Amino acid sequence: MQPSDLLDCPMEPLSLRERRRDAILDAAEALFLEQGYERTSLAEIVKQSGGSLATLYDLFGNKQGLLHAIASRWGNEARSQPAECMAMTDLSNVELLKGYAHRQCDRMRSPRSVALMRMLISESLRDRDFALQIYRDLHIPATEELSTLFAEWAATGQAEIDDPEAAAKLLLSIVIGDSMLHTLAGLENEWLDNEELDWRLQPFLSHFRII
Amino acid sequence: MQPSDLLDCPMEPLSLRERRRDAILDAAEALFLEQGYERTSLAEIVKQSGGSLATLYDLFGNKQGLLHAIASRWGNEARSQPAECMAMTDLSNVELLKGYAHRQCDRMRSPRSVALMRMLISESLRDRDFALQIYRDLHIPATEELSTLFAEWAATGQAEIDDPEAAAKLLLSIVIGDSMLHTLAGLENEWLDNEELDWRLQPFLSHFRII
DNA sequence: AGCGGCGTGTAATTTACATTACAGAAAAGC
DNA sequence: GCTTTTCTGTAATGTAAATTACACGCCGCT
Repeated sequence: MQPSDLLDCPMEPLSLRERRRDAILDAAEALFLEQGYERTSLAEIVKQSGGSLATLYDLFGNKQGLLHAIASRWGNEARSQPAECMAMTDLSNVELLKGYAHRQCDRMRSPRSVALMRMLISESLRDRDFALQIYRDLHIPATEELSTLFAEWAATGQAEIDDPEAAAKLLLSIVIGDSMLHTLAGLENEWLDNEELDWRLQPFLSHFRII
Repeated sequence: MQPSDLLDCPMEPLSLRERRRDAILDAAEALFLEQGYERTSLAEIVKQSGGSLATLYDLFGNKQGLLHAIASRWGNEARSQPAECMAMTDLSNVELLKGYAHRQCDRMRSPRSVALMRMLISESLRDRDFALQIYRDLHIPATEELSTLFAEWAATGQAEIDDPEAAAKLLLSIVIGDSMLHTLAGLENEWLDNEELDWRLQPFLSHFRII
């Protein structure tokens, strides 16, 4: 019906039901991330989102259904902004990789990522599907884009990388490293700054002859 | 009554109360690690340990007190077997470090460590003291023994390590890396084998001229 | 205007625990 | 052996939350 839309049909005014649904998802997401899944009651969510408990049950079936709906929304989000374009710049590969590391580190240390990771881990025993789905949506893409890049470098002689996938995982380990565990354990402010990050990359860069 | 044993003051027969205490701690630890703290009921613990709910309350005050007692027992355990002696062998430093990495990796991937870490993270929002205490008892020592070793190597010209502590954290990151997150998220069997571990150490070893 | 759903607010219902109370059994100390 | 203190089993008590039921008001449709 809409005259023109490129992505994600923006025109239609969204039915009340759909706006309710979004509001509930927003509130639930915020509260789950802030307090954890178990410690957040459905009544609290509804109080914050407006609407009523009955509607929530009508939309999502039960509490776990709500969680899955959130997970699936995250997945869509992640898929809709697929990758940062890493080629096509005038930077050296070294600078490119450093920039990537900095951004990846920022991404991982954002309060939202940390909360997400914490929730994922907390629920992984109870609801394995939820945990696996989130994990795949969020982390596998990161590894893959990096390993594609490395493979390309290796193929064109810009680096000597025998196993691009292993190298990608190694790089992510170096970047995420123990900081993630620190943070998840509740010690904030323990992340690497860009200087230490660059220092950490040195062995990697020289070993794989990235220039 | 045993004729001879060396450590851990063996003689006294342990009062009933002390045996009860230990039994409750054992059962609680097992159940907490297996199911998580919140999902384990005190009744369940008592059913498994023997004894009665009233005794549990008498000994630990409440559920959180029980958790703290467990944490403090872990701390004592960790402190009582302080470090693996890393010097005094006829191995090369490279072999030494590889061996250390392998053992550290094994330690981290043991079901008990994983469960512990998961519980720590799950409870870190609710009970920050518990999380911090565990984290310090278990991880800081690992970093410290390694960084001491590196400092020694640097001082005696066996390696060119400008910042031993940073190097120690880097090494642990390389070893633990993303595997820990994989595992915490519920994907088992994603740990590095010794071969990949050695591969990962190469850049580190050559960069710091460890021989 | 009137009708049929749908969303809302409120309040039952149910369940699962933490926590407490208590009466009898067992153990410890003398 | 007797007393006192400490366990044990079981049954309240109280609370928090998920889930359901229900009666009412609002909105779009004809």
